[in-house]
Amino acid sequence: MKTDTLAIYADLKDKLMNAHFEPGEKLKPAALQGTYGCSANTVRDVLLRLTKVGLVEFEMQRGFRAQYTSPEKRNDVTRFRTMLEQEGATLSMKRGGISWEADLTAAHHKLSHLESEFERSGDLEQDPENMRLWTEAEWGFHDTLISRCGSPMLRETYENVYAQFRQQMVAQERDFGRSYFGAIISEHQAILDAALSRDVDACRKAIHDHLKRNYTEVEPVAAAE
Amino acid sequence: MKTDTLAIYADLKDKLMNAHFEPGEKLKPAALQGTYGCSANTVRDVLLRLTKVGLVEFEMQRGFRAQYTSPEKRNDVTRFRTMLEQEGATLSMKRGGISWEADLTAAHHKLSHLESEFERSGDLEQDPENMRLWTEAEWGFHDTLISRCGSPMLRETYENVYAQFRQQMVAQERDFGRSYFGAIISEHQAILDAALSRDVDACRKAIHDHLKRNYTEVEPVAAAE
DNA sequence: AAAAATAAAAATTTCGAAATTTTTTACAAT
DNA sequence: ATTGTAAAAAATTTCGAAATTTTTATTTTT
Repeated sequence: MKTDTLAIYADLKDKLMNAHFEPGEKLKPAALQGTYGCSANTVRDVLLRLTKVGLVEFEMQRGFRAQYTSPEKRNDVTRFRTMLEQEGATLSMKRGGISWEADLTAAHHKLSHLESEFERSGDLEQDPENMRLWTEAEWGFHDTLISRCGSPMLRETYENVYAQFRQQMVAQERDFGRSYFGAIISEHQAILDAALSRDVDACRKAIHDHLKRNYTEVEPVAAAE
Repeated sequence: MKTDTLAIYADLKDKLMNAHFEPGEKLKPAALQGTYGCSANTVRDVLLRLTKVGLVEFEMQRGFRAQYTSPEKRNDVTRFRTMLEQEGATLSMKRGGISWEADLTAAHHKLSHLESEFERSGDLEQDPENMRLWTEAEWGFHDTLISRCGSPMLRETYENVYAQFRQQMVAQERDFGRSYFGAIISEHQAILDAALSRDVDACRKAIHDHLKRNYTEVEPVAAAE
């Protein structure tokens, strides 16, 4: 048969990143099988691969679950993403040349074009296609930012963490309305400016400022010592 | 039947980390099946999971391979490990208390005990059991160092990268003789001292110095711009 | 009524074989 | 000799069912 595993992988990844599953929801191959017209084992195979991205949790003898959500998890993802992006951007600023500046400017242009449009019309939430466009452009900008870091491992890890970040935030039903774009437009601009002027400290700060809204207050657990 | 998948996973992981496979060697489920007395699909399942650790490469429709080795790959793993360990240690220094100091001191004690013994007798290479003991102690020390970073994701990523680091270095047939231990004993000591005195800069430097021997000279490719 | 034990149901893992795809080998054409 | 094609072999993926384990429901015991 012509079972396109790649399509199943893509669809499942998309659904995981767009809250089509509850956090911690059980993902049963036998149940998902029907959706894709393939065997349960094929779904299992795909889920095992999504485990690498971190969108799916696997536990021996008890199957798969969509990643859990919690304030702690969101903070962890956000902090880790911040750290990776700061390091990647810092390295890119040191190593990237004209072509990097061109790529970054182009990526930012696409992104800011979309964002200012959404800020005016405010119809991002209604239209899933717009959400897809923006997500892709946002990813493009951040990926380009670290693209000259010279470390394939850093980039791959960042890609996975970025996906997990989206998963956490979409699950949280963040407000992607007009006001949101009003804020992030200038944040992306600040990152771009700092990067192009090779101001490492400013760029690290701009990245942090861009992500800091995602930190949740967590009541401190009684210290164990 | 009583197929202990956990044992297969552990054995395969151990073999991958100890150069029982050539770098880039094909890992065929049908061939490995015999070793473990299970079906090829079970081996496939395990290999898919080892993919997450990064010890195994998977490519659709063309199966699995032991991770490739190259000067670039070694540099990448080393740099990434350095970065993660520096960040993790820095955070631990800020957040860790007495219990961390106790754990770290204990882990270092075990490690240095082994290392000074090997420096005298120099029989590490002959005896695989000694190699196992040392690897475990070394891991224990570095893991404890970052154990109070407060980021599960950072710790998990570090664990995988540490495994890949070992895989690369063992494949490289590094010299684990007397002289090696003479050098690293003081390096581990330097990390411990800096960590306990909460000297962030010194600790970052000590971590870098500890790992810098693993950087390979790579001829610069003609810059593309 | 709560806890423990037992039985039934559901889910996961494992298997061996069939279907598909890739790789190799052999052969023909330029 | 090189390139290209065709057939054969080998490897990977997919499947449906059997075996195992976990989970849920029921009954028994304290």
